[in-house]
Amino acid sequence: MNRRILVAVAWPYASGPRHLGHLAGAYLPPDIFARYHRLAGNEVLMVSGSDANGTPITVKAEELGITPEEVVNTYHPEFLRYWDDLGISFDLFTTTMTENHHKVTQDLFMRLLEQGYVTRGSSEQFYDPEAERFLPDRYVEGECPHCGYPNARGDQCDNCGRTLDPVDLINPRSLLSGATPERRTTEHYFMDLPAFSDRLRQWLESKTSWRKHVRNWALGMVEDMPVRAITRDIDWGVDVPVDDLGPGKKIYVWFDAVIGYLSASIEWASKTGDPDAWKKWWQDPEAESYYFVGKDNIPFHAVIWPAMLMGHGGLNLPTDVPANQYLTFKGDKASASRGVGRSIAWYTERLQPDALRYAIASVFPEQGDTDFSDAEIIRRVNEELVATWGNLVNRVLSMSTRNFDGRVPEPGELTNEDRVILDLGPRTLEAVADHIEKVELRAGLRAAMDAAGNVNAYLNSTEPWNVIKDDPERGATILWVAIQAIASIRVALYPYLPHSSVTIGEMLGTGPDIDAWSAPEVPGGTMLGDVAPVFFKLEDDVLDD
RNA sequence: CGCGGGGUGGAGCAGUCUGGUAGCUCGUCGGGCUCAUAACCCGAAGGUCGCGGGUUCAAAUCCCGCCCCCGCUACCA
Repeated sequence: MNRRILVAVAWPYASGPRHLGHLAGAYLPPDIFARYHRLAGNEVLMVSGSDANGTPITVKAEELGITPEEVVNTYHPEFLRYWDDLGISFDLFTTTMTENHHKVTQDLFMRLLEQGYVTRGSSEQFYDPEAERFLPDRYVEGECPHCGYPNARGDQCDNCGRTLDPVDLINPRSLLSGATPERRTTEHYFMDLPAFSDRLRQWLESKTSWRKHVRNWALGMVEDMPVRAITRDIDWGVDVPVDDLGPGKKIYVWFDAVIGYLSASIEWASKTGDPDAWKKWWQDPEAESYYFVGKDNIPFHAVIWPAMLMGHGGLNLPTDVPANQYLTFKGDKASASRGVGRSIAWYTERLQPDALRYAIASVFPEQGDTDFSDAEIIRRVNEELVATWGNLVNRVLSMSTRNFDGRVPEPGELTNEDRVILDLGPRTLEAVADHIEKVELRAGLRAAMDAAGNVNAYLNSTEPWNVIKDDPERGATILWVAIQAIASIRVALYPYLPHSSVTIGEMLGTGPDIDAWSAPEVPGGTMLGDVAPVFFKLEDDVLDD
C-alpha cells in the first residue's frame, strides 16, 4: 500500500533570477504533488538543484567578469531563498558542482561508453586562433546572411529571428578576441540515440495517460533522432572521464543535467546516513517517478534521459513527465532568457506565500499556454482566496468564539442538510486526491474551493447567526458541522496552502500539523485559538513599482 | 518548410479521445442576507465554440483545406 515516489524537479540554470513562469511551470507543481503524497502515507523523495554548467552560466560569467563558479554562488542561494519563502519542500536542493555529481555523471558516461552507446567522432567548428580555442555558436558574431543585420549571433539572428549556422555568417568574428575564426576539425563523443528508437517508441506508446502534448511531441521526436554530441569545447563543466580527446573538452550540460536527479538522490542518501537509500526509488521497479519540467524540456526528459537510463540498465524510467506549458504575461514568455517578468523574490516580498501559491496554482498552464498578469493575481487572491476560503474560516470561527465561549460547540441532532455538509469533507478529499494523482493540480484546487463555496451556501441557508438567538442548540449544531467541513477542506488545501494550514490549525485548536489525508474530527468543546483573518486582502497597487 | 500544442460569451480556462440541449472561476446587471476581510448566497444577461468545406438524423467534438498564436527543430531550461 505504501508507495515510493520520486519527485524529480527540473534543475534551474543558476544564470539569473527565476520568474513566476518557472514557478508555475516546474517548481510549485511538484511541491503540491509531494505534499499530497506525504500525507497520503507514501514515501516521497523530492530532489533538484542548481544547474551550474552550460553556456548561459559562462556567458553570464564573462558578462560580469567573474568565474562561472561565482555566478552559481550568487544565484544558488537566491534559489534556496525562493524555496524557503514559498515552502517548496525539497528533500535536497543541491548543485551540479558537487564532486558527487561529477562522479555519477562520469560513471554513467563510462557505462554507456562500455555498452557502445557512446562513441567517438569528429565535427567541424569555428576555432579562434588568437584565443586558441574552439568557439561555441553563440561566441561567433557576423552579418546575417538573410537580413544583413551586422551583429547576428552564430545560432540565431536577433533581428530577423532566423536560425543560423555559424559557418553561414558573413565576415564572422570571435566574441573572445575579435579575430576571424577558422574552421577546424574537432573530436567529440556522441550519444547513439537512434539505437533506442524502437524501445523508446514502444515505451512512449504505452504511456496513454500522459499529457497529449508531451507524448505526441516525444513520439514525433523519436521518429528522427540524430546522433548527438555530448561533449563540448569549453572549459567549464564535468570532465570527460577518458583523456584521449585532449584538453579543453567537457561533458556538455544537457547530458549531465538530467543525471542530476540520480546524483542528487545519491547525495541525499549519503547525507541521511544510509548510502543505499536512493535505490528504493531507482531500482525497485514498483517505485514511481514524476519529472516536473517546462514544455521546452520535454525532449530531454521524455526521450533523451529515458534513452540514457535504458542504456545504463537497472534504473527506473519516468512514470510520467507532466510538463507544463508556459505562463505568459501579456503575451510574453515569463522567462529569464527574454528578460521579461520579475523575479520570484520580487513577488514573495509583496505577497503572503500562500497567496502567491494560490494565484499561480489556479492558473497552472497544464494544457496550453496561459496568460497571466498582476491584476489577475490580485483578483484571484481577493475574489477567491480571501473571499471564499479565508472569509469562510473567519465567519464561522468568529461566530463560534463569540457565542460558545471560545470553544467548538457541541452538536445536537443532525438534519439531512447537515449530513450533506458533513459528508462534503471526505468527498472533497477523495476528489482532490483523484485530481492530484493524475497531476491535474488546477482541477484539484478548484474542487477544494468548490467545497468552501458549498459551506458558505450552507451557512446562508441555515442562518446560524439568527438561529442562535432563539435555538442555541440548533445554532451550535450548524457551527459544529461547518467546523468539521472546514477542518477537512483545510487538509484538502494543505498541498496548495501549507502556511495558512498551520494558522488555521491553531485557530481550530487542533494544532499546526496534519497527520494524514483523511477527514479529521474536531470534537465539541475543543478550545479555539485566537481568530483573525488568515489572508490579507490586496490593495490594487501592491504590485505596482 | 517540418513537428507538437493552442485558437470556446468581457478576462482566464474546462469540455474534443468515447458526436446528441455549451460548462467553470471572475467580471457585469438584478435580488437576498448582514455572522464575516464592502466579505457570503440566489438569479439574469452575454457565445454563429478561428475561417471554409465535408461526413451524419445530429459536430466545439470526426474528416479535408486555410488563417493566427506559442514552443521545438538550433550549444537560448
